[in-house]
Amino acid sequence: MSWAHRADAASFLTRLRQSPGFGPVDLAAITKSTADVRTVDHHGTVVPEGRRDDRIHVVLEGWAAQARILETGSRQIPALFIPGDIANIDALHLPGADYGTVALTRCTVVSFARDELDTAMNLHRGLRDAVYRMMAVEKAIATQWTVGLGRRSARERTAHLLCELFARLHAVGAARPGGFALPLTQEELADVLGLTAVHVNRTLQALRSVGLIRLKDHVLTIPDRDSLAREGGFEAAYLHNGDGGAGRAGSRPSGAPEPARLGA
Amino acid sequence: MSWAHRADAASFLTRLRQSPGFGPVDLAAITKSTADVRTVDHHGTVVPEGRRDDRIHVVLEGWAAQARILETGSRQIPALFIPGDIANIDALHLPGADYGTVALTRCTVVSFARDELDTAMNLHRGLRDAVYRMMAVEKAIATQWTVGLGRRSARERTAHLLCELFARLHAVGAARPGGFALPLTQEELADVLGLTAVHVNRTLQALRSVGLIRLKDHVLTIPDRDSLAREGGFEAAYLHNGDGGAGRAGSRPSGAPEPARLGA
DNA sequence: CGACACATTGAGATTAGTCAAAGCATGTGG
DNA sequence: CCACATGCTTTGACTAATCTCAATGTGTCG
Repeated sequence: MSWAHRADAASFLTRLRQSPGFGPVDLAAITKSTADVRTVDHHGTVVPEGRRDDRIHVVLEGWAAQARILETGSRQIPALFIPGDIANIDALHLPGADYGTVALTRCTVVSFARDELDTAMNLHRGLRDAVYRMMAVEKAIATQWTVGLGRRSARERTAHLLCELFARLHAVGAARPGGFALPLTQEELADVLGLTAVHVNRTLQALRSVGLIRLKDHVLTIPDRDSLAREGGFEAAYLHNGDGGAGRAGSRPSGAPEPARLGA
Repeated sequence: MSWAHRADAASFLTRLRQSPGFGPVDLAAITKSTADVRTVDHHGTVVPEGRRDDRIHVVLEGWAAQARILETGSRQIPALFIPGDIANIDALHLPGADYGTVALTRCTVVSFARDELDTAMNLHRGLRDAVYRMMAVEKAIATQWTVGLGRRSARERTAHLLCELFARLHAVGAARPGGFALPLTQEELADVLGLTAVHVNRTLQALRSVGLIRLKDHVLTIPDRDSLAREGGFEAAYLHNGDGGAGRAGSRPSGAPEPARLGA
């Protein structure tokens, strides 16, 4: 049975479907690709650092992070991967990964041979567009993080990140209406936000104390998403995700998850 | 006569040629595309912000910057474009640009209709790969900036940026062996580096005082590139640029500029 | 009961920001 | 040639955000 029949494959298929031209033929192309599904333990390696890994890795379940450790020993996480994200999309065009990607939780990962995915993308326009669209969105996210690290305060940055994560998780059906499971430790959050763990702790307390968030045992609750978004200057457009779950009324918004169907 | 015969088109063609599979047919495809060349004045708009600009804009000459102004009025520049860079490559897959791009100097810009470029890229594998390769490199640069803003000091960040700019300029033949023309004001540098202009001033003075750089009248001189790279923790690999001009001996390194030839 | 991983708290140090003024070219009009 | 405006750089004094170091708390697990 194809990897695509796994329940957790829905996250990736949902992401691909966000691309307007992604149709049944494209779905079949990716579905029929030979793929290797594996479980990566917490702290395990999702994408090895350095040259020559000829596979493209997609996180189906769990969280992973691109990580760079500097000479000083400090670490920066320039990208977070949640279910449905392609962890080394750059490897389609650049030899090897600049940084490694590690699992922040136990993860399920599918890997495709680069050349086979490349062939499928060449044959199927919709698949190609969907993958490059994901690459463009990842780039837009990196740009946002750059803006945040350059010009936003610790508090704004934190609020912004939490809003972004909600929207991304919501788009693949991994958020509840009022929040989501946030598996990161404060130290990992610090490495994302360019802060120290101590300061993350104080920042989270500040957000809690004014009621913008609740966070306990790695469960984040956002009482009022609009307020938190205002605090962080968050505008969801860059995620190209539908409305990021902002819609309160009406039927399922376009960005919202739908069950993965493999047929047409 | 085609836009590609302009002397300044060499920067863009050089970049495309860095992609291994880019051949004469691909060159012809891009060369024959209808394109609109224009001059953008200092502070003028290279890519308008917001929805619906159906053109892809390439900087042939001059410097431009993607710019985002926050609610507080502060500005962050998450990307710099030098000759040969595609200023809105994301527009191939996402509707409209998240941010505008402004000219930091008088610029020459070629613009292609998105659909026409898209068609050419669909027909020509080498062109497609070359463009997406550029996109991947832009993404890698954004990642580097994120790391720098998150975990490097003002001084390291500044050194790193100057090294990066040297390598990028060198790759398109826009650097002299010992430095390059740096048209940015200290305020613009501050918006790139996530600092204030005052602090940039002091940081530059610090780098000057230890002899790592000389900078006067917008001409930057780097007496010893290795030292500056060490100061900023700069490693050129992420630019995928050949050796970034590091080579001292031997013939022209692969990343170095060569005259633009239009024929095979 | 440790051992461990993570969260929390306190106190002092440092980096970078803020505000304000002065210096220094360059260009313009008279 | 001067008077003045403009845009950028430089300097000084003070403030604020964030880091550092070190300790304590808390829950889970064997």
